[in-house]
Amino acid sequence: MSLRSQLLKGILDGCVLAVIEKEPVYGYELSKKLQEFGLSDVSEGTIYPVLLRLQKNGLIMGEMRPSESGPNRKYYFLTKEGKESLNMIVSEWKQMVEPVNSLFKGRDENEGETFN
Amino acid sequence: MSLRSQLLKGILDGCVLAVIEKEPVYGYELSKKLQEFGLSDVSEGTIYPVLLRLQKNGLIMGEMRPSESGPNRKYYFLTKEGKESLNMIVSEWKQMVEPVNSLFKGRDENEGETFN
DNA sequence: TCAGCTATTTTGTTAAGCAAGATAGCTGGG
DNA sequence: CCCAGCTATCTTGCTTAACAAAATAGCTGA
Repeated sequence: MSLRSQLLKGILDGCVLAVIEKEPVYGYELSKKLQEFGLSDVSEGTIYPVLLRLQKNGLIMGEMRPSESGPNRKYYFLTKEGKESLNMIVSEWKQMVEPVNSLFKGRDENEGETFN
Repeated sequence: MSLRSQLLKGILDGCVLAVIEKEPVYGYELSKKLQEFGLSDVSEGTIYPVLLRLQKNGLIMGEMRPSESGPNRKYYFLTKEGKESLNMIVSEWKQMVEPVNSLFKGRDENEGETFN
């Protein structure tokens, strides 16, 4: 598993909720959108389990809609609980990023190779 | 498992390496230091497996030293590989934080309760 | 009709945080 | 002297998450 994958843990739910909050999307579209945002390698095998879990927990609602070209799509909407959860996730995220950034701050990235 | 715990995944290794880079520490001390930094609830059951894994991967080296008051302590030092790995982790971290922050930006945190 | 795209779902693997507890050395009070 | 309590390390078992891979299936156009 890649380093990037590990960093995704725990925050992917938040990213998914944030995208859905802006506008309802279906899974296939969602994985493309996240990749555009810079979260590469977020494939269907990752996205669909997340969507199912979020729906099971009542944070999003799925609704099947016919597609003009292709199989039906299941569009997801944020519930009230989803919005509240997203607020909490964003808040926790900020509280997490700050100490990590301060730990990483002021490092000389070439320290290991300065004395060649 | 808490949201905080999930967010820790993948970045805890980097945090541990960053602390050890500044000065060699032993496990018990490390868990206290991380808590001071704002990474609460990082207990021994979390720290020791991380240290063992990092050592197994050659990123840190452990050295037993007698304590003036209490049982012996195993101090850990960063290896060259550890420094290189830390550089990579910090770099990936930055590439990760940016898109997530942009996804979370500009949200009205009271949106769900504005119309009570 | 069938190849290829879109789209969803499931299964199984790997790995991480962590609570809980085992082990053990040291110190000081009774 | 001994045992309670602190320091310190390590292990076991549980839960959850990312994700590769494959199964399923609808639609379109050649």
